[in-house]
Amino acid sequence: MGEELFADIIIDISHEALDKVFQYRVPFSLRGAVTPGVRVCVPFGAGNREREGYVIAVTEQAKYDRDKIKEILRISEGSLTVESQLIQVAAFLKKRYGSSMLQALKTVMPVKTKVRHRQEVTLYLKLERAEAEALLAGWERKHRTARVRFLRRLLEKGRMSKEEAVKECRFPLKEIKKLEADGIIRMETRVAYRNPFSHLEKKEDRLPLNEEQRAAAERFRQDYMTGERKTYLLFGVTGSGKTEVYLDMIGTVLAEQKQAIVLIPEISLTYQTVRRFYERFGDRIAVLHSRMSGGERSDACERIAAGEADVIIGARSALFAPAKKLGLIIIDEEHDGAYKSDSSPKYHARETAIYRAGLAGASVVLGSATPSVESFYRASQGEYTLLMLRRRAGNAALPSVYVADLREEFRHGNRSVFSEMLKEKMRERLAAGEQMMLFLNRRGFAGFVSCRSCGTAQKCPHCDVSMTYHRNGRLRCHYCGYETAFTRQCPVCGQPHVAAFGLGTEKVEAALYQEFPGIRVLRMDMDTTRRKNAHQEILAAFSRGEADVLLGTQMIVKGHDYANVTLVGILAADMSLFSQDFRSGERTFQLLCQAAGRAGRGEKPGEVVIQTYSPEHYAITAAIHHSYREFYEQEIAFRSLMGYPPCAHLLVILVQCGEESSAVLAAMRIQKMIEKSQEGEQEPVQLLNPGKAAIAKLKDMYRQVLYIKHRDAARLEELKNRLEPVLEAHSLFAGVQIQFDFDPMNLY
DNA sequence: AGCACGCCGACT
DNA sequence: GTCGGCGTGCTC
Repeated sequence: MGEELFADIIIDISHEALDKVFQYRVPFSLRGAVTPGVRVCVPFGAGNREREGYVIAVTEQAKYDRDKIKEILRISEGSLTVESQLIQVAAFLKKRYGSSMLQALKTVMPVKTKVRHRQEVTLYLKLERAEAEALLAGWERKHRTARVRFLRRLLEKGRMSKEEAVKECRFPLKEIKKLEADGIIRMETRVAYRNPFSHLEKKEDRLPLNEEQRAAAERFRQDYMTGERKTYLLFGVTGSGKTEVYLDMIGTVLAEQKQAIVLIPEISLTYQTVRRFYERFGDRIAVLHSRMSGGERSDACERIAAGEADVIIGARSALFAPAKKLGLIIIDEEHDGAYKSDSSPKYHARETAIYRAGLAGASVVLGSATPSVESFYRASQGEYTLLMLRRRAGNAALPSVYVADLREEFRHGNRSVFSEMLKEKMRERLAAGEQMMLFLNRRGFAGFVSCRSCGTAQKCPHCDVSMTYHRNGRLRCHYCGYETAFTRQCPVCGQPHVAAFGLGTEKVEAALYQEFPGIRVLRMDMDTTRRKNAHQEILAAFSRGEADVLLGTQMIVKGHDYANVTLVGILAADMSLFSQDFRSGERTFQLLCQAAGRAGRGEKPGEVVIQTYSPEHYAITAAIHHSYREFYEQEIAFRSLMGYPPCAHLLVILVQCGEESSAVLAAMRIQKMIEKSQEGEQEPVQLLNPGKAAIAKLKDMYRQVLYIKHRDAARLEELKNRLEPVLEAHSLFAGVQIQFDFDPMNLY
């Protein structure tokens, strides 16, 4: 421990020009106290003026000339700031999921650029025009070029923003202040927050909670008031009114002058959802989502930081909202895959929320009708506190679920997309003027394209993926967006037999018109929702009764209530069961339950038809019985047997390179390093040989993947931490991209 | 942001 | 020469 310690420090968070990392020596007396997130005082610049900064990392290596490195003066006094908390979260992301500290910081504190524009300062001329012109002539004689340039422009335009003066006119702030003091110009500061919901009204009347809801909310309140901070799993069947419980819990926290963050999967972050919160909390809410402009986003962040907004609603990244007095984090639909980031650091919002809550002294509530196997496992281990809602609000009955065995249908000569049972039930609904939803459990929209003569499937030239066919006569790559024209001529054998295969929403739509002439269909998929508000418009049209059928992919199943929908058809329930992914059963079960939950939300009872080739699979039978337990018992047995999360943990190392041989070599080297590190270990990690990823090439990068398994997550983390510095330093890995992923949501 | 340094025209 | 304002670049 005789080594010197150095700290990486960011000086002033608010300035882009200083958005750089500086290194300082850690004095011996401050060892141990200087950790990521700590606010410190340092000498800065030529005059060694004291400035505040945040420690983002502590290392033993000096990255600069050793004798140019100054020493940290002291640790700043005062309360823990949000910035400090968020830097600690970034350090957690780096350590837990593997990424550079810079990447981690960027995820946690985005857009610090241009943030201050909201506080617009405008400059006006205070003198009469004649006076100003006389002054200008005087300065011209004295060759005060900067002043001349500034005053000319101001005379021309009448006013100027401070930004413009400093940046475009290169007129320093000091001079502006001097001119103001001399009574030549006038400064006006204006603060304006945009409120995108100002037209909505806060409602005072509330739905009374039923007994179960009240019990859950009360349990939370009791714990919160006695200072207990826990993680709760709110397990409520579809339609049991989880949102009402959330609202009550938020109320509890707000009454204690604390703030709450509510996470919602991006796709269900709609106007309707936000409205429910607005009606309860009025303009105390702030919304954060990816489609916001930079200005709107920074407005929202300012309001949160200033404590003017205390209910923050947003998608995954809202987890990093600058709430100073955080009391509660709610994760709605906690099983949703969108809570796992798909870019490095590949963090999971659930784990990260629990970490942040720990720092802030806040509680966490995870809500779902079909909890992730992970969360239910933790709840049954007593790690999370389970809160149950078993009844649908208003005691609406659960829909009746029927199975159509597609193998039988095929045997009886039915080649249509729809089973006899589904057709009959659809006819009934059409006659009764009721609505239905048809759900195609399939990623993508059209089939892949192949030659019937030689069997060649057309692939994207940049990715190892089949191209998909679109009605507009073009082929598109799902992964990189590459497009090309569709031709009947096969590029390999030259025969004109290329055709599109597979079942897509477009095909189903065509089949609907054929089977039910005159039927009104709204199709919702990646194609029809490309436009900005298309999503909302389609759903609104459907709820106005402008169509008999809403046909779509995953996106139609998320939490929309339509009283007139009495039939839900799931066209191919086992599409997702066939993948190799260990989560495929879980995903299928969740999708079926959610889709089924769309039926019978109103007064009329609902029916569900599940079409499948494997009616005996437990994910499907459990969905038919509305039994999470039935599904969970089987699934956890499977995971335990196979050593999959949550019973054991997986670390994925993804190696990417434009050169295939470099990627292979690097992956093999990593394998050797891991094997070596495990020599003599009591319980070594299980290592699968490196190999091509399922998508072996993506955007011209060749992908190799290693899977590493161990019962104890800490062992994998330790392994990753040991590997990381070697990968950074070794020249073999230069030009090779290496990403880590813990307990992945999708296999590679 | 603040400060130093180098540059350039103006003035003693 | 050298003074003062201006522009540029650096700060561990």
